[in-house]
Amino acid sequence: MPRSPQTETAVLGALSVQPMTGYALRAAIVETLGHFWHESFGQIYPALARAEAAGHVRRATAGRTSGQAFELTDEGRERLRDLLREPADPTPPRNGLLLRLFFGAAIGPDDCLAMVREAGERAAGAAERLDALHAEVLDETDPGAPYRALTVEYGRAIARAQRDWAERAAAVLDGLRD
Amino acid sequence: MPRSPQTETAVLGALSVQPMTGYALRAAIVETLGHFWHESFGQIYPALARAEAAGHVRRATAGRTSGQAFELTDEGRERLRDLLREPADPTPPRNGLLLRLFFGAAIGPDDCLAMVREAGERAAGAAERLDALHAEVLDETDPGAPYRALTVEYGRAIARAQRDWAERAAAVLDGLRD
DNA sequence: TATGTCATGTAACTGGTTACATGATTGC
DNA sequence: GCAATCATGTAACCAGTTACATGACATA
Repeated sequence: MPRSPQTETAVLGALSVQPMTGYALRAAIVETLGHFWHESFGQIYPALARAEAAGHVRRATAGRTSGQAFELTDEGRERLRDLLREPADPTPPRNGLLLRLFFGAAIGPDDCLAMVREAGERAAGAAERLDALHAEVLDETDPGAPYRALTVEYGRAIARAQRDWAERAAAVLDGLRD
Repeated sequence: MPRSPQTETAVLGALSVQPMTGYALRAAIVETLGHFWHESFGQIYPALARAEAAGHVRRATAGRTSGQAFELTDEGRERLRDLLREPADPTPPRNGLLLRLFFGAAIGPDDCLAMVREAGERAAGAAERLDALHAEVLDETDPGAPYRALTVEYGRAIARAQRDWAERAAAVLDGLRD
């Protein structure tokens, strides 16, 4: 039974853009929030049910044949503003790659090199995708667009930093092979 | 009852550097792995108990007056190598700052600016600390030093990217005010 | 009429955190 | 002898994931 305010924020936030079914909500979170946020499937419906009980969300009466879109109520919009203003609780860091690399001497440079190269490729791919996404966002003109652009720029900056580090790290590890 | 192989990796890894008590282990994980890894207190002892049951770790007989240092057995060293070679399972992203910023239009530029500035300051502080740490690691000469240096360089690269992004983002948000 | 996708939910489990309880050792 | 810190552990939660169960609707 998940009940973190962070999940609530994501759910209400996504519904603030447009009313959706739970199913569509999940897809929206994966697609548009995916590069910096994640909700597992089993969290969406309970979160929606709680939001409905709290009066933050209601089932839209609009004539849908299957499924019922949820829409934010005025209280929900208020609640979202409150949640957004709350300080983000920082996720404790857990970087599996660095954990392995830190003790890398135990397995030698070859295995480490493979890991670093793979991470570098993932980062390079992410950087490219975010470049494309950035170009898209810049074309949008609604009031939310500049904010969304900032999040894309963040992701891109991090992805580039990872990619460049991986390249340097690979060179160092290659030098350790001899 | 935590039992992830990641916790096991961190515990065995730390003990591979030198035998320690559970208490010291926790301190070591916070201090030296802190910038990319985290274990909560309640995980260390159960993990040690499991490692002891599996024969990966034994209580050192060395004449300590209080507490008993744990040391890796040969099986433990073997197990650590296996764990290090396993692919890291990527932590799903959850960036609270970006989640808020994405829906930033709902609360306006001022609140967003405050969040971004704070994040920027944290990143700048981290970058400085990692600069200092990097200088230290470069002085070390054991076979593990180059690997540890890579992890510090990673942290530094990310911290700098965050710091620089925050500065640019603050400028954009400042422009959105009026 | 069968297949795929949209849709809604639940239960069991894994992983992780927090708060508490307890005692030994060291330094003043 | 007292306080601080070192040390070991447990129990009760909280958070999050996965796998399962179910059915409606669209379309080929």
